[in-house]
Amino acid sequence: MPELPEVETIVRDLRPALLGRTILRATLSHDDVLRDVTRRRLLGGLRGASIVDLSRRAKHAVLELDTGRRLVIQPGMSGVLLVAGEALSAADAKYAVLRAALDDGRELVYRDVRRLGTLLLLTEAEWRAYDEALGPEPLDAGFTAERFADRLGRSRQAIKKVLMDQRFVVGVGNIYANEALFAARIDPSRPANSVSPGEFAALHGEMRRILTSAIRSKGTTFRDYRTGTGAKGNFQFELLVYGREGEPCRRCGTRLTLTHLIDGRSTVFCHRCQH
DNA sequence: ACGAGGTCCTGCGAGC
DNA sequence: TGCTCGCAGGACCTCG
Repeated sequence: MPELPEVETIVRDLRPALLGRTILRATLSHDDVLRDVTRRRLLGGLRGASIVDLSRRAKHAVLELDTGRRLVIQPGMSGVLLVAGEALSAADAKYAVLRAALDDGRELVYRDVRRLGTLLLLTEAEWRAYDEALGPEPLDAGFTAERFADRLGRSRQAIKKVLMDQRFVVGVGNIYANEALFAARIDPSRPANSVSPGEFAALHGEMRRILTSAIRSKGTTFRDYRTGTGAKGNFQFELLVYGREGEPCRRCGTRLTLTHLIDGRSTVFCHRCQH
């Protein structure tokens, strides 16, 4: 669910409440969010650890502990983080997967309705390998249009699929891929190696503009996503194509097309504006 | 090695 | 009203 702007929003909202806090104890409701770690190792690794930092990498939240380990939270489609000062709401309690009691009486909660999310507890070396396997951050100052074109332009895969491939560039998921391709007027189904340098420059600019704007709006809320303060985001009101299939294109009035033929994900575009 | 497609989950809305 | 089906902000894995 959450893409870069949503995770960035959550991390910014929660960082002040978490820095310096110690985790007294933690509980896990389901094991199916674990992959490379056992429940015992995860909970043992959290107990007594202090939180040194909370940051974002790609679409993931990273809790750095004073033990040198990092708790990496991949929210998947429906995961969110919150810090609760009081009893959880019924819905929060029902879908809470990880609950970590903090030394100030509050509680850090990972809530995930579908539990497609994943929790990882990584050593320093494991973190380095994890980080290196991910592509560059799209909003980094050094991530130029040239680097973008060079990374993505070698593939014969559809440009939309490549844009969402976290090995090439991180943080862009289905919503923002649709929006960026519309803004750059590029047909999502075109092979990436057919996209010209000028088109890559436009896509690079639009992707960064849209991600930045979405962070300013605190993300896009369709269903599960909430900011770190529990509010809905506002970028859903600024979407030009995602969720608007059958409605008129904002630029030319043509009815927007929906297809699932690219990577099995819903793709909405204007067949007249995007080539 | 690459690309297509399935898999993990639950909830919700559409259609019958 | 009560079903069944398809789809949903992601990531990983297995086929051919």
